[in-house]
Amino acid sequence: MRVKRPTIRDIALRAGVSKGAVSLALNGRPGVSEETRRRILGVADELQWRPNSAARALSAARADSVGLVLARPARTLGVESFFFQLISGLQAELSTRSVALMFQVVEDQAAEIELYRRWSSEQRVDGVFLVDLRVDDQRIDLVERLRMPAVVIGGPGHHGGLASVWADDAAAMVSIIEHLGALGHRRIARVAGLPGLLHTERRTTAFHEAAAAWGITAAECVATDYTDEQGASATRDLLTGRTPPTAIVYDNDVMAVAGAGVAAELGVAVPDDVSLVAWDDSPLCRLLHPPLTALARDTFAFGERAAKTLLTVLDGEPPADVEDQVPVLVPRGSTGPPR
Amino acid sequence: MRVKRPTIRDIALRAGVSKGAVSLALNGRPGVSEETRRRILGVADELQWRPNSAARALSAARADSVGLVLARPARTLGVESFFFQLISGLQAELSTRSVALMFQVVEDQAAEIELYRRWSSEQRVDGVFLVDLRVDDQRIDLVERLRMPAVVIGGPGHHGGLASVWADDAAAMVSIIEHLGALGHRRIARVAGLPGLLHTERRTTAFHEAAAAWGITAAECVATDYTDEQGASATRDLLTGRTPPTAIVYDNDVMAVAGAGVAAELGVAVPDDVSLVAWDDSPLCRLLHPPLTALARDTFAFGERAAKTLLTVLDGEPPADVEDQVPVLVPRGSTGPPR
DNA sequence: GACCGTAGCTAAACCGGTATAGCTGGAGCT
DNA sequence: AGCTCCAGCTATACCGGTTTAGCTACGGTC
Repeated sequence: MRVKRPTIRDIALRAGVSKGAVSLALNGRPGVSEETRRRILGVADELQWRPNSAARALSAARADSVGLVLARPARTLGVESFFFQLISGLQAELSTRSVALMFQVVEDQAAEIELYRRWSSEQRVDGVFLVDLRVDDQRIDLVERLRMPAVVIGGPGHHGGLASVWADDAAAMVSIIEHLGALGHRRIARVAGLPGLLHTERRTTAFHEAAAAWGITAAECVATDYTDEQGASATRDLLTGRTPPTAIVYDNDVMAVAGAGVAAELGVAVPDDVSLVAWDDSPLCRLLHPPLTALARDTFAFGERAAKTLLTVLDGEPPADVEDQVPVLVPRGSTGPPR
Repeated sequence: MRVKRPTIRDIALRAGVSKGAVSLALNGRPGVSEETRRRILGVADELQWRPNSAARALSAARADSVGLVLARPARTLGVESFFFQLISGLQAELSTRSVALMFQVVEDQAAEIELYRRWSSEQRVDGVFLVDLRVDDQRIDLVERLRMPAVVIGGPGHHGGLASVWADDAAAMVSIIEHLGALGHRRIARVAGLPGLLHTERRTTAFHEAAAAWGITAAECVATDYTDEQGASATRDLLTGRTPPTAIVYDNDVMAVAGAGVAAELGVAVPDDVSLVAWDDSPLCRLLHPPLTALARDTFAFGERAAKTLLTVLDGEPPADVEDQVPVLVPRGSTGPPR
């Protein structure tokens, strides 16, 4: 048997006013005198009243929660700190407005889409964050049709009429190539992430352009699924090829660590024989020996910004396009001049 | 303007029956004929009806969601795959019953407790999972007072009247010590996790008992906060001490990796000079060179089991005490006979 | 003194479901 | 024939908020 919680009816009875007056008072809206408001707030406090979220959601047609879906097979995530940091940042901001985050991990995009439909029709969330955007992503169109407020995280702006929060991956890539180019590298390879993802494509374009600008002709990209296995095997292929690169750029930290393991196993010295750079910094990168040069970004702050943006959209403001700081390259022991 | 969703009223109108009949039909309860039920379901399908979660929650006094709170400063999590795997497992099971998971990361236990109070009074969740149990944990008492159904994850049974799902850490520790003892190690150290945590204490007790059983007298434990920094510095202290251990057992994978980094930096060979064992397996452990011997458990399945247990509690069954499989030690290159 | 405007409140409808008391008609029993 | 019983339904209250129409008292205006 659940403990009986006080309702606004109880407050009304106790304060000798009507339910309506209580509602007005508690929500800080005009229509009650200052004196009555104080009395009502006093009683509410005394009874330790809290709004029943279901009742409020039903009558106000708000769920006071927003959603985030991650469409990745369970086993491919777990090592990347990115999402945990992001979620922490999102919640830090959302909690200031008592908005809850519904976080769900699903197997694939079909399941993700089905989930948006369900959330929409059940009115479980007021809005969603979209991550891991793909080229011609179906979700953009879907959430617009469902009229579901949304913020695209990581996309470079202008997805239909949706708001977005993003970092300039191209500029970041340029800073990596500049770092390696200045060290004297002329054969650079990249172990890229999932080919379909928008940010992968943008990085690929930037990679080739920046390489060309430095007169680097051997600038190969290998596609992977972000897992350590594929990161390792891609590294093995590169290092045992006919003309191995003198530097490798990885699209995430996990693959970079895997690559470092392969190099050690093959007896290829880091950074003398090959320099390694990780996209996304994490304890992982710092732990390794030698520590990995990595592209660091403040993912927590990024999450806060994304949440703030979604909240303004929910307030009815026109969707904004927020650019985050450019990630900063942190040089460490894994990069040096080629032998 | 939100798209107008069909309600059971619309279905009732269209099917020529009352709202009550529609409710009965949609919930598969007796009270309507098979023929009418089919007609109603047909109309519901046609209109693509879905229940409004707020309305259902309000009248049925169920939220159809359960909560999980992680009380750790944002920066100390992120590398451990444990929680991601756990969450995936929880959701896999919960989604079979369309129960949502409210997942929240907070700074400390005070914030966690405040959150339970809020969830309870707002009736946002039907139950919660408790993780990272401490000795004399305040939360046990709190959720019982709030009459909030709960499952303790990782505790060794019997927390007030709460259900629990746990693995036998003591047996697992014995298997580690046996492995090291059989290899010939007689000076074993342990880099432990947070001292206040229940499972840390249980592991410590088991560590000392098992060591004593093998005639290992030098069995030191160093307390840490689970971060890579403390794992690294503890390792440095141990390896540069007067009589360094020939084997080190770490309470999580992150610290073990950090320890391996320190060993490499100090020129201490693994496993010849020191053997390393990680509690919790992850890609991280496999990636390293040499790969880490690790204690593997199926965290995904563990999560599924925990969710199943909470669902039975919500169904009104008496709280059960479920023991998970004993984690299995996976020997890899980081352990070998001492020099 | 009649009229108007408004601050401050009440009463009641409403959101979309679930639960329950009550109604109806036909089968079964005596 | 008269009775009970029950399946199958309807009508309505209810969950706990928000919203709106309307009422009342009071001050100001002409």
